[in-house]
Amino acid sequence: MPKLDESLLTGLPPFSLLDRAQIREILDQAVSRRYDEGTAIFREGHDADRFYLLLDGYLRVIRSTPGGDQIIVLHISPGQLFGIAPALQRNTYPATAIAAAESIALSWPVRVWDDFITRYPGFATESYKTLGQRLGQIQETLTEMATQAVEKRVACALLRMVHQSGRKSDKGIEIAFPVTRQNISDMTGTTLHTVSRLLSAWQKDGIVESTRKHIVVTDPHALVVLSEA
DNA sequence: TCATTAATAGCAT
DNA sequence: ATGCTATTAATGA
Repeated sequence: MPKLDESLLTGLPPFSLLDRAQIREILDQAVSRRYDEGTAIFREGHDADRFYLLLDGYLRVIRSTPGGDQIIVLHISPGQLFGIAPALQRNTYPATAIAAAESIALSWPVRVWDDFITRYPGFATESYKTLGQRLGQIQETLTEMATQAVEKRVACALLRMVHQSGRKSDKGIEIAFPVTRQNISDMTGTTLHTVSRLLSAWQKDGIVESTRKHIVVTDPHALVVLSEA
């Protein structure tokens, strides 16, 4: 296995308070792996034997409902911890993580979790902070799904992806990972057909521009207006 | 070029 | 207004 460079972790929130030697310790226990687009890093209900940090790429976190269909709960962007079942006192993963684009992640065995928490200042607080943020976000989208009209939900979903992965391009802000209409419908509880119609209409109005699996928001403000309407 | 998968068009509920 | 079937378009082998 290649020796991992310390610059990979310096500056990332969970490790920002640590010195060089501590980061070295952490890296020496880590395993680095690459995941092709569409690959599962771990699956819902399986034994949580490792926890992860996304270095590069994007992930979809998916949960299946009692009804059998799957919904996209949230996305993970580079620098974030994920699969941190030990923080939830769980020994199985609560959701499935799929690489939305080619991704690279570090992972550690769960048995070192308690060690990390006690030995590395800032790691615990940052981990629980991201955990809390995610719970809040899930709550938000959940109530949104139950109460808001479809157009608003899709507008919100696009805005969320823009916020966590938006890159400026010449046309506007582009979503940095491949997204299908099916994906968006899985995030919003509709069908790909409705999403397709909405995107077509918005494209005509100059709010978005989309090609296959690729979306650019050309008028973010108009989308914000739609999401609040 | 063909097989696979994404996106739309048009009809039904 | 939203969902479904059938068709077209794009992509990658």
